[in-house]
Amino acid sequence: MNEHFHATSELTKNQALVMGALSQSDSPLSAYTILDQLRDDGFRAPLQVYRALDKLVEFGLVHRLESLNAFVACRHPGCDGHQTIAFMICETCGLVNEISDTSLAERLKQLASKAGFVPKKSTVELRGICGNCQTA
Amino acid sequence: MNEHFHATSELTKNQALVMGALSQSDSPLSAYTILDQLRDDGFRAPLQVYRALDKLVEFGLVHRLESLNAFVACRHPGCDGHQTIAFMICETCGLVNEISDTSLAERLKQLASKAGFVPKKSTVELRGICGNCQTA
DNA sequence: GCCTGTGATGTTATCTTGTAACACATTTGC
DNA sequence: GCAAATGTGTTACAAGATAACATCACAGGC
Repeated sequence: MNEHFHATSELTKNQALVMGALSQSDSPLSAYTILDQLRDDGFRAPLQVYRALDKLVEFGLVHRLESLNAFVACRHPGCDGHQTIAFMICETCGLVNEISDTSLAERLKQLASKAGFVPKKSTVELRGICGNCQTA
Repeated sequence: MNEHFHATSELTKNQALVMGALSQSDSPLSAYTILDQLRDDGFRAPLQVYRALDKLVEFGLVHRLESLNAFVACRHPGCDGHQTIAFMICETCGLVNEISDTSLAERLKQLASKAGFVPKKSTVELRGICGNCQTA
């Protein structure tokens, strides 16, 4: 199985169920919310969710939002899971906008190398109010 | 009391104790670690720590690291608590490097405004290996 | 003096998030 | 077929965070 490409069909049963739950939601879900949604599918314990999530994040199909302790399905078509991705999280409607920006990534890389720091994972999250909720 | 400047002397007893614990540590502390360290000073419940932390973060004296669920004392002398700050977190030694970069902040602002997004709080955290641990 | 509002504190219980440990099943490569 | 690796199920528990309620300290107005 390729390390960077995972079609839905290549997932295990539990991974597919968790992926499905996240794909159908238009806002982030916590592990326990996912667990509740999948009770009818036989999920009983948090570990079943966390194990699936770990893999999905590893595959780059799902992102973890550190500031929310929640997870979203990746909306970025060609996302390979290794780029610097910025998230804009609306605190009013819960929508998450996923942005992959080269210049931002470049700047972070510069700052890191200037400090002799070798980054493994980056977290960039903006909390605020999205355009829609602004006017409303 | 001024909103942006808080000398240690202006803090309440609990706030000062928590601030002291964080200042003496050279790596981030979780709320519960702080609680344990302050048992001898009369701390009994997590809320005592969390309430102090809330204020200290509000004052800009302490930063919360979302990806660690932990807190660090602000090392940036003139930090006003309202800027975009990037953290480089060494996963080997635990050291945290706090960086305030204008160009990074500017780029984030651009991206947000392009999306019609009004940011309230930003989280930028790089996890990796610091210069010291690289050579070691 | 005395009342009153505001902010800090203390305490118990509870909720949410995440893992450890152990047993069993399934797939995969040889 | 068989061993190794990976996935699954379950119980119990650790770690992080907050709700609800009572009390205390102090400043300002009357």
